Amino acid sequence: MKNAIIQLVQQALDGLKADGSLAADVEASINIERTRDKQHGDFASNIAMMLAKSAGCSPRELAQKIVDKLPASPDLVKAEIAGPGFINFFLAADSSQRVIEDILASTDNYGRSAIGKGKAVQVEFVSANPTGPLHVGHGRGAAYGASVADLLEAVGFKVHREYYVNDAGRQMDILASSVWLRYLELCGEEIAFPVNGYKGDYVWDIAATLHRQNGDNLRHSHESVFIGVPEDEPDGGDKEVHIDALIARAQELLGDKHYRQVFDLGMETILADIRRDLEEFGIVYQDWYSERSLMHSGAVENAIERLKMSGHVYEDNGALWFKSTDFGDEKDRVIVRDNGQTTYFASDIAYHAEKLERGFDRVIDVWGADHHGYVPRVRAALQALGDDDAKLDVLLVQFAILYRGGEKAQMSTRSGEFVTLRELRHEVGNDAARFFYVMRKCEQHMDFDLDLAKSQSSDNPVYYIQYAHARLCSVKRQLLEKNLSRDIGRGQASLSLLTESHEQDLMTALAKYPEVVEKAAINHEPHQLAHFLRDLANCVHTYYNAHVFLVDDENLRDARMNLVEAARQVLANGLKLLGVSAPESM
RNA sequence: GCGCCCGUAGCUCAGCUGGAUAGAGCAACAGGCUUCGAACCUGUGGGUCGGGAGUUCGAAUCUCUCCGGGCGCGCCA
Repeated sequence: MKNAIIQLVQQALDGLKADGSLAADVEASINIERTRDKQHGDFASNIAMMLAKSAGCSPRELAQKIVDKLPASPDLVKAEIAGPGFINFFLAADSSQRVIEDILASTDNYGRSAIGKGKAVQVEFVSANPTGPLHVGHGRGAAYGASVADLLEAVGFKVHREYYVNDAGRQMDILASSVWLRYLELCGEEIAFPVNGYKGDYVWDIAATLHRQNGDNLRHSHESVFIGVPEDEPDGGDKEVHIDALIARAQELLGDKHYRQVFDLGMETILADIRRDLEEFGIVYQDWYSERSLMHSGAVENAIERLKMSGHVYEDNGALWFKSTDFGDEKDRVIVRDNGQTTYFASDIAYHAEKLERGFDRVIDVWGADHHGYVPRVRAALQALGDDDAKLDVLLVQFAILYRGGEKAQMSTRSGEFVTLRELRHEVGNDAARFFYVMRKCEQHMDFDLDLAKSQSSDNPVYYIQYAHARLCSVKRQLLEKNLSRDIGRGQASLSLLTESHEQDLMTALAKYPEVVEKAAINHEPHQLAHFLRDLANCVHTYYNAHVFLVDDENLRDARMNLVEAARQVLANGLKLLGVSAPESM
């Protein structure tokens, strides 16, 4: 409908150019917006104010000329000039009724479009280190990334969801050592557990599995484990140095094969847990991409070689540096350490280069906001490699700050003191969690009051929307129970009976849905859809309270039932895109 | 110190990329079930859009500058 009006205005402008009222070289992008106030009609344009200067007359005068040249259209009842020079368009009633027909014909597909057709987009999100279960902070990235991906799919993109598994770094070695030390404790050794180790209960669980599988075969005396290991922090040492030495001892004492066994058990157990967690949250990935595989395939080496060839690499202090300052980064970055190991950044360069090589038209990274300083160096690397970094979108999700009992709750995977995503899901339910996370735009800091979310979850607007859906389903059930007939065709033929203002409002809202989906997808803003659904539910509830649907007049009843079904369908479609269920009763 | 994000009603947040009288939800107050589900609806009160300057027909929105809060600035990942 919007496009139809743009066409009409364009024709009017062409007409003005033809009779010389407007210079032929005036180019304007015609902006048609939905009005906020019904008194201003259904759509409005500011085109006259935009072009007044170049037309050499006042905005209102120009607006009048445009209106005079406007071709007749069955959709349009009138166009009037208002305020400083707005042109307000009033739609014919039957043009708004047409949306019901649309929705009933398209069902699940209503709101989907093809603007992304033929384009492939990759969305990488969560990608938390597999060193422990996901916590509530990860939940926001999960819910947000999933909704962005689903929205993009809805508007026609071919979407590839991916989880980047950091299975090669030092953190994983710390996990492996933590597991082994707990295992030794289970064997009966007395271990002074390192401050920097992972202390969560899940580490005990993995250690228990390890013990079940191996008995005491991987046991070494606690004396031998700590030979040559410097003091831990509480004893006046450095906790980082301490844990690194412990890792080295673990590797020495266990040997490659057994160390690997401990390492893999820890990683695979946690990864499987994360995968199950996310699946239960309604999130399924097309790919779990291993950092280690990049190293083994030579992709990292290859990327470093390509960087060297680009001339933006130099050696200093025994390390290899990427001169990212050539591309606007604050400082240069190490890609190969003086001990010969490549850095995480080196892997990430290879990973991003590889993403683009896979042929995606767009690559989206969803990161926690604490990684924002990382963006310039990744872009720098892509530019140095000659890749098009404009294809990369990095979406930064601000932290969800947790409050418990009115106080900020601390989160730390190391200490094991955190609320897991799973705990949250079980407390407030998947639907409320998915919706709550996505209600705010991602760059907004989010206060997550755990007590409120847990104890008073009925305050969550998700129930308001779901209730609207359930109510409409209930009406359909009532129709059957009362043995009333329903004829969809008769309803379609009677849509002109839907003259109540509540009905008009509802139809207008329904017609807006495809625009909302499109905008939410393109701007990566699922919160727009969340807010729309709340408004739509409001229209439904208001209508429900003001009018009885199951009236005796079967023409009116069928018309209303068609509207009811259309509204139900749109609520269901929208909730689905946010990963929230649309219950038929609750 | 430098960089990114944020500041809108008592609280939590929208505000459609510069438009018309700044909006919702909680909270407060006053009403509405014998009728399709009251997890709902109707109404009332509540604002220096952090402060100041600039850009123009027009600014919560864009620019600058202060103030306040969050995060980041490793040969960690």
